[in-house]
Parts: sequence; C-alpha cells; structure tokens
Amino acid sequence: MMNRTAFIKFGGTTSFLLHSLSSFQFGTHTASLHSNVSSLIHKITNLNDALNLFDEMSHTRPLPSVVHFTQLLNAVTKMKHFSSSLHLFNQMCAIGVPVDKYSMSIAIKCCCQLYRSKDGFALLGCCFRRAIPPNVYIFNALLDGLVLEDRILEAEMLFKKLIKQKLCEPNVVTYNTMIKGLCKFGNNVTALALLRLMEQKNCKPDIVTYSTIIDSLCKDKLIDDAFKLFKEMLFEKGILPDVITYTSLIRGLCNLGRWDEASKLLKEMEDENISPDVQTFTVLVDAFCKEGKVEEAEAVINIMIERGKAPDLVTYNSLIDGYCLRGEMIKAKKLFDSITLRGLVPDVVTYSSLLNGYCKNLNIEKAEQMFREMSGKGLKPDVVTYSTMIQGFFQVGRCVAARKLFDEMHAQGQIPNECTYGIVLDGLCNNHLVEDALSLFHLVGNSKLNSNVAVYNILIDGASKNGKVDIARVVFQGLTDKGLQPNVRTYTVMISGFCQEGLLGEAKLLFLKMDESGCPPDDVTYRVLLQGYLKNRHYDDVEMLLQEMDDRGYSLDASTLSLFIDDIAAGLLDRSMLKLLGKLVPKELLNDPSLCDWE
DNA sequence: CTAGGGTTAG
Repeated sequence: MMNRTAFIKFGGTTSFLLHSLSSFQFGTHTASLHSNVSSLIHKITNLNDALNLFDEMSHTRPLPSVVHFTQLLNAVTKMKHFSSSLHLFNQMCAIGVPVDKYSMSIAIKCCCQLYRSKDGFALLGCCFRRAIPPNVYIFNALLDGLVLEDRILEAEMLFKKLIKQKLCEPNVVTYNTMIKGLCKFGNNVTALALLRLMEQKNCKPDIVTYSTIIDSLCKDKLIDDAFKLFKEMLFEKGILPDVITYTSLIRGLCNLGRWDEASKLLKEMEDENISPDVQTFTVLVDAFCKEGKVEEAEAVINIMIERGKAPDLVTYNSLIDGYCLRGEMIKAKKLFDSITLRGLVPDVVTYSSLLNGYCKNLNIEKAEQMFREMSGKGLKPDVVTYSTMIQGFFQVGRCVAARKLFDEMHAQGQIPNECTYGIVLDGLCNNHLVEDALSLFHLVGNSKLNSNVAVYNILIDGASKNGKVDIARVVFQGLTDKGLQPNVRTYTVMISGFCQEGLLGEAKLLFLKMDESGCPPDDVTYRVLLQGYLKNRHYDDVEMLLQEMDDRGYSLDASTLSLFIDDIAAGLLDRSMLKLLGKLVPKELLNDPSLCDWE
C-alpha cells in the first residue's frame, strides 16, 4: 500500500489530485473532502491516484462514508486491479469502515476474477456473520468465479441451490452466467434448455443470453442452429443484434470458409449502423490468416487503420501466425519487432506464435532463441509454449532435448495437457521410439489422458509406420475393450497399417465394418484402401470402390490418381476405367498439366 | 456505491 510519501515521489501525473487534496492535507478543510470525494473518484484514471486518494481518505476524521470508499473500490475494480482492490477492502475493514453489501459484492467479485473463488466463498461466510444478507449480485459473482475456474459441476450445484433453498431469486444475469458456463463446456443443449426455462419462469432472455448461445453454436460449427436462434431473437423476441452478436456469426461463417455470407453479414451490420470494432476486424484477420490469405488480412488491417480502429496485440498475433503458416518468417519477425514501435508489448502468445513459426519451418535454433528471450523479458512460457517447443525438438529428431524440456515444464508447474501428451506420443513414434511411446501410454494408464481417441490414433499410426502392425492391432483392440468409439481416422490409420503390410484381407474386413458400425468411410479411407490395393497389385475390388466413391460424391487426390495412371500406362489396369476416374478428378486438379496426357 | 455475452498460440 502506497503511503503519502510515496505519493509525493510519484508526483507529476497526479497533480490534479494533489491540488484538489491540498485543501485538507493539513486537516483544516475536511468538510470540503466529503463533498468533493465523489468528483475526485470520477476523475481517477490510474491506480496510483486511487491508492493515494484512499490513503488520504483513511486519514481523514471523521472517516468518509462507506459509500465513498465503495465508489473508490469500484473505480479500482473497473481498472481490473483486482488484487489492489481487495487490499483496499481489507484496509477498509481494518480501519473500521462498516462494510455493506455493495463493498462486499465488489470484494467477492475481485476474489473470483483472481481465480480465488475459495476466498470469495469465505467472504460469503463473513456476510452471514456480519448480518449482511447476500444478494443476487454476490451470488452472480460467485457463480461467475466457478465458471471462470472451469468448476462447472460446482457452478451447477450453486445455481440449483440458489433456487431450491431460495437463497436469492436468480435474475437474467444469473441465468446468463450459468449458460456461459454450460457453453464453455460445449453443452449447447442444456444451455438452450436453460433459455427455455427462463421463458417459463418469466425471466426474459436478453441479447446476452442469445449472443452467448449463438457464439457457442458458431464455435461448434453449428451455423444453421446459430442463425435459427438469431432469427428467433430478432423476429420472435424483437431483440436487435449488436456488434458482439454479429461478430460471433461472422466468425462462424469465416471458420467454415463461407466468405461470401460473412461479407454479406458484415454489410448487413453496417447497414444497421452497427460499426465493426477491433474485435470484429481481428476475427476477419485471423480467419484470413488461417486460410493462408495473408494479403486479405493485411487489407483488413489497412481498413481498420483508415477507420481509426487501431489493431491491437491480438490482431498482430494473428497476422504473425499467418506469415508463419506461409513460411514467411522474415515478415513474421519484422512484424514482431515492429510491435513495440506501435506501443504494444509482445506477450506470451506473440512469442509462442513466432516460436511456433520457427519450429514449423524447422529453424529450431531461432525457436530456442525466442524461448530464452521471452524468459529474459519476464514472460513465463505456458503449456502451449512448452508443447510447441517440444514438438519442434521432436521434428528435428532432438528427442533428448524434448524430454528435458518436458521435465522442465513439470518443474515450472506447467501441467501437460491432452495436446502435449499427443505431441510427445507422436514425437516418440516418428523418431522410431514406439516402445517408449507405449511405455508412456501404459504409465498414464487409466487416467483421463488415455480416454481420448486421438491418443489411440497416434499410437496405431505410429506403430504401423514403424512396421509394427501387430502392436497397432493390439492398441486398436484395447480401444474397443475400453468402450471407446473408434472414429473415421482410427479406422483409416488401422486400414493403412494393414495395407502397408500387405494384409489386404484384414484391411477390407475393417473397411466393411465401418458402415456397420455407423462410422462410414470418408474420402481419405477410400484413397488409403485404393492405394493399398494398387501397390499390392490387387485389382479385384478397385472398380467397385471407385463406383462407391462416385456414389458418395467423393473425389481422388493427386497421388492416388497418379498411381492409377501409372498402372494404366503399364497395362496393369484396363483403359475402360478412365471414364470412371475422370468423374473422380477434383475440380482443382482439372487443369493440372501432369494429368493432361491421358486420353 | 455492486453483476453478464464476442478476438490470438499447440
């Protein structure tokens, strides 16, 4: 806590306060403080001013009222200085300001926003002891805290308890917070059910309710459902969408590559006089970059600047990623270096993006350099940074370095997640260390990490590629034994493994099982099986498979197609198959010169 | 004097 001396030292930026406060610094005009305090609080723009004003207030006798202290507390909280705000709250208690439900609710909110909902609940206990009946604001803050910490079951329990024990009447914010939690865990169905419950209970869903669910549907690529809800909101409830609603929908469309509709929606929102903001533009930049359309992303940034919406760190992080994806590392680094010139400070994501770019482009030394540099700047590498770097080491065959970093990650308190685990298993397999991957897999045993099909897909693929199809078969069996459902990819990698070993009978059997199991083969499965057949000169089922592909609307890829052409040229396959093959050539390959000379 | 929804990295 800063004292008065420190305040003087900081000087300069707070001169208006000094001036305003000078009237009572010598204890002569305390009355003027009380009348001025609200206006002083409104002028607060930084933490130092707030802390010093608090200091002044706490030395004033009689003490300013709890309302004034709470106003100040609120100002600090709005600046997101949650721990300072909590500190001030504690000071208030210590100097005997009688805290009320308002200050309590702010303090609880601060605990929760700091991922310390446990302390929030402790304060709830204080409410009861001090005969401050907790209100809906307090419970909403606690509910939000649980959601923030991903403690969704406890959030649901609290929500139900509020209603059952009539602790408070849940309002639209309570519902919205619970819905946000459900959406965060991908439970759109229950979120929607809660929206319906609101209607029943006469607690009108509002734009936040709708936007939250619409956003979640978009994230799950359920864009049609999202628009259905959007129309319901607009036409049945008469709620007008705002910039947030539009941004979610635009992102949903962009992520599905439906650019035309996205730009139509962008135009629609501008027609409604809703201006896209920095986040809307950033969504566009990010989507373009992910598609490799960096020029379009740059154009969006230029539009932003023209319109006076300064791109922020997130915008630039996305663009860095876009350059990295295209292997344009010089541009990526140049942008990285220019971020500081724009008055922005690179964060963990910025560093991780560039580091990822260097890894993906196999410049591991530069990646390591970024890794060291960020630590030097006081930025702590997080799970993503570590995972990226570990993957980079594996990609260049530096398995020992990968292992060392994995251990360091543990030591630094960064817990590997599913993705890290997958990277390690994949890395080991790709470096011919299938046995090590299996040992790790068995070591992990029955934990949650091993209940993900992706893990099995990696091991089956890895074992097969190392010529250990027997191990792959055992892992595949283990997956079903565990009650997990293989997905298309699982079947496909297993079939690919069988084909590699010339076990076409087993491949075919598994292929046939897919439809039976309600997991129909996709175009990749067909290509894998066809390649297996062709490479093994097994032509019996080929024509039938091609016909099925045509029926299902699938197409061939360039490499499978060239195998066919080679076999036809060698007279191994009949030219009559060309007609069928012609139907399976994807549009983008039609102008490929290497495929022009057949027929 | 107190509350809620949208953007980035593996």
